[in-house]
Amino acid sequence: MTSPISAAITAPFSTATGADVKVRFCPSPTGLPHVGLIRTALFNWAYARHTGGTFLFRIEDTDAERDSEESFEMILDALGWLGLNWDEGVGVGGPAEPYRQSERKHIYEEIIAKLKASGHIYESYLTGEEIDARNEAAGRPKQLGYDNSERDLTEDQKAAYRAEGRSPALRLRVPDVDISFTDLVRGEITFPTGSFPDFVVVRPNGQPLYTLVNPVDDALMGVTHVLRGEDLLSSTPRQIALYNAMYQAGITQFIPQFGHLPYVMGEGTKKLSKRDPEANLFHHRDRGFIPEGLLNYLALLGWGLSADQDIFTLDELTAAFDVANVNPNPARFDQKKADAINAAHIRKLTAEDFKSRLVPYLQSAGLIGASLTEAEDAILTEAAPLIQERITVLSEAAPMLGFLYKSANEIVVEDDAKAGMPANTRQIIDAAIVALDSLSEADFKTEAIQEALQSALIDGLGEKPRNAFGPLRTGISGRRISPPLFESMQILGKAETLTRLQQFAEAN
RNA sequence: GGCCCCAUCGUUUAGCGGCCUAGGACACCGCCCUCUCACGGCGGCAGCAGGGGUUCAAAUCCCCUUGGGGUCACCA
Repeated sequence: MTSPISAAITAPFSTATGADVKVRFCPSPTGLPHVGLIRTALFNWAYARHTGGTFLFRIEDTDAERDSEESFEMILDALGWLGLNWDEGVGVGGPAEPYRQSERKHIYEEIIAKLKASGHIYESYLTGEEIDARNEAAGRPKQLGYDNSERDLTEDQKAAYRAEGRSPALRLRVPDVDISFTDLVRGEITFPTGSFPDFVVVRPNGQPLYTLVNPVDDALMGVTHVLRGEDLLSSTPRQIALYNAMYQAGITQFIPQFGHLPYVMGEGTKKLSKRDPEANLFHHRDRGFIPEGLLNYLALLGWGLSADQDIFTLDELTAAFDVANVNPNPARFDQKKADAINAAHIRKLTAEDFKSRLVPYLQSAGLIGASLTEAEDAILTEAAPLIQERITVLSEAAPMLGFLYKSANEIVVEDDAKAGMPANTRQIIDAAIVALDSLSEADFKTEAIQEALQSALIDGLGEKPRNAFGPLRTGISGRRISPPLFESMQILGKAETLTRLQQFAEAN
């Protein structure tokens, strides 16, 4: 059976480098943004910024059943929050508009017509059941799928099918050759001929499938490097076959280069599932990851800046990033490591920046109102630096700072704080009250407070610091763990501090 | 099952034939600092899946085994 078209892969792969590089991020708007998806966006973005090339953003919304506008908005939200900006595509436009596949139907129709005219795609009338039956009759394993038996249907045969009321799906004629490519992260990969059959690219109702539109858009938009998840690795030879068809039909000039990024694993040997809370990008934002920290950790999912530095900035990332250095091993999402990375970035923030990032978390915890009052702001200015190196995610600020925003009667002593009280708590508190009361309102500052308490409790009562200050800490905060004590007292002020200590003394 | 990918401390990663008695980070365990908790500092625990080759020399190259994962749709 001779085919009218070349049986070989004749299209060249892209050789683009530097500013000629064009990468893309093309999610389907289904569900919540997955950290693996965003990692993919990050690597594409970083590669574009590193090379000086173009980062394109396209939406693959050809599946009306599953796609949602809400999901689309969340993707925009995620990219915006992280600062992953794009040079071409949805919202910013470009030479290949539109950038949402749902708006490109007429373009696909044109391409389909060309590929049909060139003989690269052909009509297929067999139903799934019929294909199974043919395989069974021929003793051919069912798993092999379609047997390419309609490649050379005559016009009469087609007419006969149509007379039965059938509409044809369209399949790509896959060259009967081994298909090889050099994966940017995995090296040379070859799929032997016969690894997959001629596949459907257009439904009988005329609706084009992902198998067609993804490569078609990449070709039409001039994408030179396809960096995507490992799950698409085995569909790559199919796509190469399609690019080759488009090349032979004069639609495109090259096949992009491919790089398949490692999976993001959860616990054990399982892919991080959509059900796992840490798979949801917004889960991390809600906990109080800052973009710098999350981006840094996401980059570590398959890549590293250097052997001995795993805390880095976005600038350092883009300066160094190269797909060639991406690790092919599956990466495991390690929440503890991620938290540690985030904590390191939080510590690097300026005091002012850190403070402002805290606000939304204190608001959602109900500690402060929608608009920051002057008093609330003043407290935060003093208190934020006290916790900057004590938290790993911003949401931890609320429980730590809560006592500063509550009134004395709202302070509830936590159980584990009660349990650790020394026997002479009352004595310690009373002595502290006397010592603090001797300070003037104006002198009620960290250093003076410390001196007064030191001399009254450590020197005076002969208490160990640990024993002396623990009850005071609990007295003013209700907790066993708090920001530094003397600073906290200064923020509360003399009157409030004494009120709380008196209240606590009476309770003991 | 066919095809494809992957394999270094608990986790992640460095290592691209000799700098390796295998380095870092996170986690964990000590100690120091210290008003709690952190931060910071110091120290410790712990790994090349197994077997064959190639080579003067292998964690590094090749093959096999084992293990894990993916994919084989008229989803994306």
